[in-house]
Amino acid sequence: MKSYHHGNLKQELIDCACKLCERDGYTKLSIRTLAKESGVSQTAPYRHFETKEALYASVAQDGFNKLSKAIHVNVDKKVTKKQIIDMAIKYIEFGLKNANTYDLMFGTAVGNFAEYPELLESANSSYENFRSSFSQLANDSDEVIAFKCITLWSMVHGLVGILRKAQVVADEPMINLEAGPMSSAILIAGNLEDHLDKVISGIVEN
Amino acid sequence: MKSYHHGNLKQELIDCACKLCERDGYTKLSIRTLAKESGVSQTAPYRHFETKEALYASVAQDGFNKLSKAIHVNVDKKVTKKQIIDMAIKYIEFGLKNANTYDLMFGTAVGNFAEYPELLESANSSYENFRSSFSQLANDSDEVIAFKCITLWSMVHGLVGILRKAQVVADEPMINLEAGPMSSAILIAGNLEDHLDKVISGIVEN
DNA sequence: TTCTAATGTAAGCAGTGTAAACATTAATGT
DNA sequence: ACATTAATGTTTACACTGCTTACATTAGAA
Repeated sequence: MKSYHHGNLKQELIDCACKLCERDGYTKLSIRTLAKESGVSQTAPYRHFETKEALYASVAQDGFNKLSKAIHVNVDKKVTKKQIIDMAIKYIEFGLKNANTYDLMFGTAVGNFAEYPELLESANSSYENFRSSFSQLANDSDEVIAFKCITLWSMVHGLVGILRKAQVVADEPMINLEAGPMSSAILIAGNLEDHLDKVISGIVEN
Repeated sequence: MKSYHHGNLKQELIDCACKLCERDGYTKLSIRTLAKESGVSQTAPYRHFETKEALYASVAQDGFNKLSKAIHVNVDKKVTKKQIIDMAIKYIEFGLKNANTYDLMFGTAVGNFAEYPELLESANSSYENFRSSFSQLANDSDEVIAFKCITLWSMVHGLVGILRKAQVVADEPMINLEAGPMSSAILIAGNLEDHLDKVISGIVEN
């Protein structure tokens, strides 16, 4: 005997949307199937999400929260270069293993983060995570910290994109599926740690 | 008195799709409106594009061709660091000024380039453009060339993504519209040339 | 207990990608 | 020159989508 009111619909929709978005890509997600999954009428989700974009925003927010956890390093003590490299690797792994969610976080499906304050908050918090690690790396000015931070972020963010286009499988040892554009990216993928060591050394030491 | 056969429909569809994709974003493009625009029945485009994805592939291909032109440097003579920096700036400008097309080129709307040989060709050619510039920069081994190449490509590719998320307007002097996530990226945007000089020097000189 | 706001449902609109059956015409082979 | 075939166009229709509007139920505040 199920009651007229669901009781926890919003969260259940978000959880389900996260799963389906990551599994099939967000373009395949329909509000109707999502509603069906929760055993609720096809318009019920609109009581919790004004538009589909608002739902995407929630999924993206969840993604940023998970990213923050994935790349977190303890900044009580001084941070080492090795830790920064580790953070970069964790970031790239996150981007490759959660590719569909990552698209939602950094693509254009959610147009303006400012319309979703909670999403904005989570996104800023992810960046702050990144930034605070650099602030504990050396005695740099804010400007230099920002430089190093943006340089590395754009580096890893770019690598995620390039590696995906280079037709590389992320889990397990990386494998070249098919020699596509930028196939030499696979050289890097096979030695991601070495590659990042070189690049990050260049960023960090000067 | 218009004839039953259009005569040049395929190219007209592509041209129109390129325009509309860039103006409104590829998600807003519908095959039906595209057909209407060319004064043809709503299913006529299917004689030239098996699926919507195939149409996207053509738009993306056009994008890669334009990118190749935009970043092209003369590789007859030796290439200088300044030319590399210039190429990087041109790349970033292209990504920001043709943001919607860029999404089609590097996003997931076209899943597997290998299904569209002409697209694959154009994409590879863009990369080759990039690569050959580096090969004329110094007497490096293929491996080192690949390293520098991928490093810079992921750098600029990442910057395009980050700068867009940082709510930055590309044409005119870059302006911070709204303090969003990664708002310190704006520091870089205001001094893109300086920034790239620093980063590229790190990549090139060692 | 009553009233109201929150949360659910039912029905329906306008728009989508695309498949199937058919019409017209350009190209081709004899 | 003419018949045949392949290319390219149209019509109709299906299943699906996001979202709106009007209405039903119920939880919680007054």
